[in-house]
Amino acid sequence: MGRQPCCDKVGLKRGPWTIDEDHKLMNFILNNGIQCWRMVPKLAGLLRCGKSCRLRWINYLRPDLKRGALSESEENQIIQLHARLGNRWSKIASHFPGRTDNEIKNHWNTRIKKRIKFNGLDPLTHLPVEQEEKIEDKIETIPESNLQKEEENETLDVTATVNNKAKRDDTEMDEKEKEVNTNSDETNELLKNYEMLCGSLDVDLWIDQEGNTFNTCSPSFSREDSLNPSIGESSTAKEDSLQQWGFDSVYSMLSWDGFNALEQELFLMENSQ
DNA sequence: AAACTCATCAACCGCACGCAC
DNA sequence: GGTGCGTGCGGTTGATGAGTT
Repeated sequence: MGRQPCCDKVGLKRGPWTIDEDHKLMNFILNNGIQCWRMVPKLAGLLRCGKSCRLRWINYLRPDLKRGALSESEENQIIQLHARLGNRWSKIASHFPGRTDNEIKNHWNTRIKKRIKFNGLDPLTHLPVEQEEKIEDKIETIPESNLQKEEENETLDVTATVNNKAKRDDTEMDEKEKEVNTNSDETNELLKNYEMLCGSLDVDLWIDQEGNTFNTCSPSFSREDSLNPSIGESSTAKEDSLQQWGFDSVYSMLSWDGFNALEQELFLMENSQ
């Protein structure tokens, strides 16, 4: 037979995570890694379902998360990617190291959408709204029966066209990802954007005990550390965020067992450049 | 100062896909 | 091959804070 059910939701906690829960989850994952999300809450001593733990980790606790508002260049990149990929947020997010699909999705829905509309474009199709309306009018004048047939044969609908194109492009992109990556212009542009955003955003040079530097993104917390009143009031969010986890400094954080692997990885990256 | 509206985003829900049995 | 679970994804909701009246 199949496996055990993911979780029975009876008696499981829901809603915002507390500092204590965050602490338990982060501590557990950094020390043990993730083998099976279903087991994580049990082993970490949390009254949450595995799904909830996974989400919390991915969207909020991951040490490599980049915090802070998205820059204009990032927004533009998102728009370009959305035009190509549609609402495939995880795909889009994969182009932005340290950003989550949820973050990008939220940003799209709350800000970029408006910006696009303001510019007279349809956020779904990325076409000028007037052009869109004309096409819609044309569709409306076609008898429904005809339309159905036509829809079966060829996709008249602009959205579908764009989405299909996006899917095609995406498939092609998956296959040709390496090829695309060799496109030096695009790569340079991406790198340039990334450098720009690293320069303008919440990025720090972490220094280890030997004096080596890690050019990495700060693990500082946003939105006043999500409902965490003890932290949000401070102006030095980064220090507070370290203290939140019981770290006095970046040194002690990196010397934490769970960060050893990350530290080594960062070292390797640094040395390979 | 209170009431109301709007914007933001963390978290939830349901579905699809892949894999284990 | 069929069944059911685990995971990941995208859509949606609702709590909260900020801004406005």
